[in-house]
Amino acid sequence: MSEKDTENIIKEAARKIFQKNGFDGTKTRQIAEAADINLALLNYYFRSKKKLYDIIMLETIQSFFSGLIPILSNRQTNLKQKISLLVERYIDILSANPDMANFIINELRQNPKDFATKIGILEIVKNSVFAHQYVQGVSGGHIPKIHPIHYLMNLTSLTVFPFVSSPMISIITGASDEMLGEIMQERKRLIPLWVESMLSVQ
Amino acid sequence: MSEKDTENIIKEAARKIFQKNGFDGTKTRQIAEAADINLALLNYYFRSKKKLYDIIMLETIQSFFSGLIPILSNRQTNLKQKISLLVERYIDILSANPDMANFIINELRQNPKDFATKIGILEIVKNSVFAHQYVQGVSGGHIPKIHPIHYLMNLTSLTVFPFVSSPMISIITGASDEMLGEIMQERKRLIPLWVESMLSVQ
DNA sequence: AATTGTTTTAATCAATTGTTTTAATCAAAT
DNA sequence: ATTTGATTAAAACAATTGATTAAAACAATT
Repeated sequence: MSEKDTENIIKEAARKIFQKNGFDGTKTRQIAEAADINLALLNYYFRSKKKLYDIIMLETIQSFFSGLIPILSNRQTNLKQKISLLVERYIDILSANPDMANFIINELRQNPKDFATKIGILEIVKNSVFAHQYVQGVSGGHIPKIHPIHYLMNLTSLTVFPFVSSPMISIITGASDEMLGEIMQERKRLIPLWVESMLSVQ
Repeated sequence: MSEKDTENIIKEAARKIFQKNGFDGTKTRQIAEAADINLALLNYYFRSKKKLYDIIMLETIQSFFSGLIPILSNRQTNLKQKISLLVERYIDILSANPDMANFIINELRQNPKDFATKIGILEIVKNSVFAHQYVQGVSGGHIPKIHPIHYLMNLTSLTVFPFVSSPMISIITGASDEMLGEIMQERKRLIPLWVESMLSVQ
């Protein structure tokens, strides 16, 4: 009963602090204080800081990439619609979790191999209806022969980077958090149009 | 003589490790070993880890943003040319320093205020010929009334994010480092065309 | 030759930090 | 009423880590 509860309270506190400060920047006493539990209880539940971190990281990565498969493998939607759904989904996720992208990116830069095994993204993307439709678009002449890596980079860059760089954007433009939030919402509509228009350039 | 030399050897080692692992992820003994000097010497030169870190961070930020002013304030170039020069410059810088962008971004997320004071970017950008030309473009009808923040986000995203996310791109696409390097070079030409084409969308 | 600043060696300090332990308390279930 | 698992309190351990010290060696200058 209260077992599961406390476990989640600790995990919630750990998630926030880990996502904000990273593994090395997080102290176990800090987590215990934030969760308002005794330090001993943290180890009682999770054995060690590293094991707790691994759980948080895995769950974060899963919740970030989980929604990908249903969108990419949907046979009812075309390429254009899939792009819109992807952009909407990720702007929503990242708006609700401002440190999430940075957290995952930093982990990825430190442990790229661990990540690859954790998620079978390679297969997910390659075998998806999305990839199929993209290849068809290229052979059908609708998509130019720009390397697909550019396409992937552009889509992820336009969607994710504004969240990663938001403190810099804030400083340079002086925009408030609310203002930036509205801008992000606008981008749900704009990014699909932009990546579409970029395809006709080479 | 050997004074300046050793100082720079330590700084070089510190720069690499700090940029890769961050402040908390870096140990002074690690820097000393990498610089092949005694731990005592590190404190002899820089007094403390934090002071050394601050120097590295300041120099990194300066070298990253220093080239901005001459490009943005050049009266001989038009807006289009400035974009090309910016993109070229930053792809060159980031190609040579793969961890640089991530390093600055993480610092910015932790200490946004310190950053603002360190560099007068606000003034640099606002008073630049660039800003002037952008405003003229808007009033002249060449640039639509999309919020300029979008423009800033798009330019920085397309240019910087591929370097930040390169490990993920590697895993997903299976592309080699050389391949990604070539892709980045291609983007010097493509990004200016893309941001141009995006302006005609709304 | 003497001086001066640089560097090493080795040891140590004090604080932090992840983890463990022990005893006690509390709440719920049996 | 007793047992059981959850939780706290307090202390302590061992390892890490940033920083300091003292003495000696070294290199270049004067």
